[in-house]
Amino acid sequence: MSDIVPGSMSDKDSKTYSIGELANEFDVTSRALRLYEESDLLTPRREGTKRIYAERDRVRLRLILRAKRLGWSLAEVKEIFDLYDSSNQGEEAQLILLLAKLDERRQFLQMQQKDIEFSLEDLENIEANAQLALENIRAGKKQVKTG
Amino acid sequence: MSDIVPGSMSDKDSKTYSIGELANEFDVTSRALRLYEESDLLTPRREGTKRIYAERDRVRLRLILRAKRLGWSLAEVKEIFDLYDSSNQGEEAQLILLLAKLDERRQFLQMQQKDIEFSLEDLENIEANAQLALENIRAGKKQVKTG
DNA sequence: CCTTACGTTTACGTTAACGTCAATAGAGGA
DNA sequence: TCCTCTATTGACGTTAACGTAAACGTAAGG
Repeated sequence: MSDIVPGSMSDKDSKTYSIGELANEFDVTSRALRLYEESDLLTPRREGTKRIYAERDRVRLRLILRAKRLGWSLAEVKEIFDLYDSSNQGEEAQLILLLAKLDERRQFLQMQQKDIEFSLEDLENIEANAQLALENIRAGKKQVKTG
Repeated sequence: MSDIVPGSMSDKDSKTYSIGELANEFDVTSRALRLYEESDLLTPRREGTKRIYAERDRVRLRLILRAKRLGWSLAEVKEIFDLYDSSNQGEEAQLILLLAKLDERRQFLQMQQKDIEFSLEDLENIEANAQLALENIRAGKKQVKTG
């Protein structure tokens, strides 16, 4: 198991990527990739001076960007990565800590789910109102704001 | 209609709040509240030099904090507030713009929903693994990582 | 009258997450 | 050989979202 969420790696995970390729594929700058490396989120090997990214890095990059869309900081992402990695050593204390942190994260994710639901409702209400107003305008009527 | 998502305001929306009260209730600092005001997200009236927040501000503060949990910037929140407010004037162009922006937001929210679903799945997988490892340790066995 | 609590403005400090050069280097093609 | 592409390491700049004093005002209570 070489990364977060196993997913049965086939014998050859050996495809590699240059920094430009990854940057292009995920629409981030190479500066960002270097920053993620400096933050210990990615660990490309070197070929001379060039960075060579393995599939593992690609997977993690995907996770990083997903986390960012949810508002996580890089430090928070690292915390999870570290805990995940440490879970391989299977010390009881580490595992318990991991489980606690996972629970914490899950709770926050669930709160965000609620937040999104409410937000979507709000958007729909506003949109319905706007649609109505628009129709009224187009029908040449004056709008009669919310009786 | 005095704020985002009408919600039939009862005759007296007249309850007011000091900066300290609001800060306490929502667990933010007064500094933050002043910043939100400076960013035109809150508009308390003044009594002498003191800020007096109305229910409208309370509602908006709730929205602000919800948006922040979803990773929005204050500028993004303001954009939505502004568009909502402008929708009261019902100019066709404004309404169309509003609808477009709403759609944009909805799409992002839906992407975030997906992100959360995947994240929760990941967490559950990791947790299951950790639970297993923990049970093995407690049973005195050596862990046999993923068959 | 003095203290305490709460509030105000002004302003500098801080952290995160990059952006943006500049100077340099190797690899490959015309 | 020269040029272009892609990459590298500094290193300084920038923006957002506050934190953190400092210096002051005001109203209530003992």
